[in-house]
Amino acid sequence: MKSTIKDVARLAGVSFKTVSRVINNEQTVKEESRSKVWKAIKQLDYQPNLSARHLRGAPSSIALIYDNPNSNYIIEMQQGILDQCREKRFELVIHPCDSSSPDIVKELTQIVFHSGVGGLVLTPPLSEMPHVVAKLEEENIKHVRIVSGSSSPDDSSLCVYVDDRAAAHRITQHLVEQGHRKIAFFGGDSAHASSEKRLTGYKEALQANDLEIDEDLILPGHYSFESGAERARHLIDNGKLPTAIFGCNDDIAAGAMFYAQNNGVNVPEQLAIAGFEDNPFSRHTWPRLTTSRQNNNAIAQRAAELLIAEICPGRYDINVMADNGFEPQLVVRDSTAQQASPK
Amino acid sequence: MKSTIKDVARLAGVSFKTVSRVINNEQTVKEESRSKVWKAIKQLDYQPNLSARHLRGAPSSIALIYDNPNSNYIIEMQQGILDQCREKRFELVIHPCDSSSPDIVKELTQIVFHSGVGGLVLTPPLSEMPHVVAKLEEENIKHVRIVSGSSSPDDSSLCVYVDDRAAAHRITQHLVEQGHRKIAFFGGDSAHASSEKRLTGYKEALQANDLEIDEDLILPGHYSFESGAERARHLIDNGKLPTAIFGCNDDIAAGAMFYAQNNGVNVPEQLAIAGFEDNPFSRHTWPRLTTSRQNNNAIAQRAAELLIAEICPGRYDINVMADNGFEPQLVVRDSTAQQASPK
DNA sequence: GTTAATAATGACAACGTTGTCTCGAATAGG
DNA sequence: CCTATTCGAGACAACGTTGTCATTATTAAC
Repeated sequence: MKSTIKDVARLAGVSFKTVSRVINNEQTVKEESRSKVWKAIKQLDYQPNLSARHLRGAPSSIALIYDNPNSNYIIEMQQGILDQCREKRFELVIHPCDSSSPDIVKELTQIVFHSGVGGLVLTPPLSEMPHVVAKLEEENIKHVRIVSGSSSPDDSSLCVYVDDRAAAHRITQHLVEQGHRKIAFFGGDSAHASSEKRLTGYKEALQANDLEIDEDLILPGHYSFESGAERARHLIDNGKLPTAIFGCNDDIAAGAMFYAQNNGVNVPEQLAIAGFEDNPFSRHTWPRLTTSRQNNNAIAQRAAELLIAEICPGRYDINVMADNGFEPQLVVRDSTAQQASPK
Repeated sequence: MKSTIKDVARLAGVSFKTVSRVINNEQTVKEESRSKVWKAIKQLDYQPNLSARHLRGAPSSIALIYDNPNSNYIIEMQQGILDQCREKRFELVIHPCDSSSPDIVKELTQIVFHSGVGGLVLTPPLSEMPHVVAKLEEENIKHVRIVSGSSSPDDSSLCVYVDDRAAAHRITQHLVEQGHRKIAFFGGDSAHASSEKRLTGYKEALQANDLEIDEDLILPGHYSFESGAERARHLIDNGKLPTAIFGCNDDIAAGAMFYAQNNGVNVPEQLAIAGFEDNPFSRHTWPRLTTSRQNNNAIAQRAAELLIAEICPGRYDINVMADNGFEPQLVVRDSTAQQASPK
């Protein structure tokens, strides 16, 4: 059942080193031997033993490092990486961590030495912490970062970009087009660069439409339902209710919507609300939430592709045409339906 | 930065084999050497290389195998297993799969040979497929199953039980106590044993209260929001609306609630709705959902503990007092508030 | 005080793979 | 036909651990 490289070699009638060459796609093997070896591999269902590879210094696993409370985000990322791993016959190691821990960098380097992974995929907020990235560079640990922003060529490390600024611009533009002039912004955790970028996009869109930026409508907070509800309460209690709210993620937006509707403010008639991220539940809120959808699966796949190519130079040709920048898409649902529109 | 067992040995002034013994908690080491070795280990931040261990046949990783669309469930399980892995210095490999694939058993055996994991953690519905379990037994692949049911000693493989029947009984009992006599049951996917167990608990509770079981109120379907909404529509359109619905998970319940409220049926005044699983969003629906909460983290931790103990006999003493049966808890929220209760 | 038993440790092979080096065979150049 | 070059493939070591067995230090028994 369990077959080794030597079993394959015996069956194919070559030395086990030749089998190794075939597997690793080296060029110095005659076509004849190559096909014999492949036939034997198929016949025996042979798969190279990962541990032995690692030991010899040829990694074939990567790690996903995360500190993110959003389980849906993580699952989508994970799935994307796994899709890529399956294709390249890599294994995935999962490592959640506490990004605020003082030992975080030590923890990361240890993972590499301990479990022999070839590289790390970093998600926000870890991917956006300079001291973490610097340490990885210094220790020469391969990694790819998923970050909020648009491509900037001065980045030394591999990056995949999600253009939060542009997406926030688009969603704000949508609200403006629905006739809104007073649009509040509910920010997310300040540790995430995404929150800042989304604020920038929001401001840009307002300016592009010659609307004034009202600092009283820009409320900091956290990426949570409770934080969204709390800020809605604040605005309603103080009689400063705008006609629209842009929540920095769907949890915030749902929280705000929940509070508003429970306190006599109808959505979207009196108050339009938009979210961000397209969490699955946002299709099931009432009304359904307008939001911004990013293809986390594709983003993660690309990140894994880049990382694996970096780990095994020359083994796989990378898709150079594919872009490392991703732009989320506007998803219009009921929570921002036009005020004048027929029910 | 990267230190091996030999570095430790040199620093401690013993042979590297002695270090190995200390790490593996073998008894034949003098106390004096043992403390010297531990000191050196601490000083060098030494961590054994997993790949080398695997290679030599001492696995220190396990795999989580799943085919489950519920991302929250998976993340909670994953986190529980990781907590246990961290304690035992194990690594976790993630492997989603398609349980309906004809090659599923082959796929599982390959994971073991390929990546050298010591064993598998199986979640529903995979853990409840006899042909999968039988093959693993046959191939002598260590595994632990998380299954729906109560402990039955004739199980040959390691199991952790979640007593869905009892939990469903409790939730139905709660509905009866709220004064309901006509309670519909919205089932989940038939591939999951959990759905069947929950139905049994529902029926038991009705019988215990001398209530008739009305087969017209037992509706099969899927574990999804849409399926819940669809069945609510069916009941409402046919004028067969009961006074309460027990949805087999929170998605179903939320879907039913969504449809009911959008079609002039108030929850809980005209219709009480209870879910199952305590998905995070069920705290944020309106009204908030009564449901049944299972401690997936604890369940997964226990499963991992059992599996690791099985893989390394004698290395860790297992907590024999801890139970392998888990009973979900009733979480009463607003969606089943008593009809006569003051707003 | 000698011998037998036991406790503690070390030497060495082995796990399955890849990198380095070497060697033979085939090819090309004169 | 001989030599220089290139191509293909094998021998062997190495990676960092653990298992087996041999060896030494310690204790117990008489």
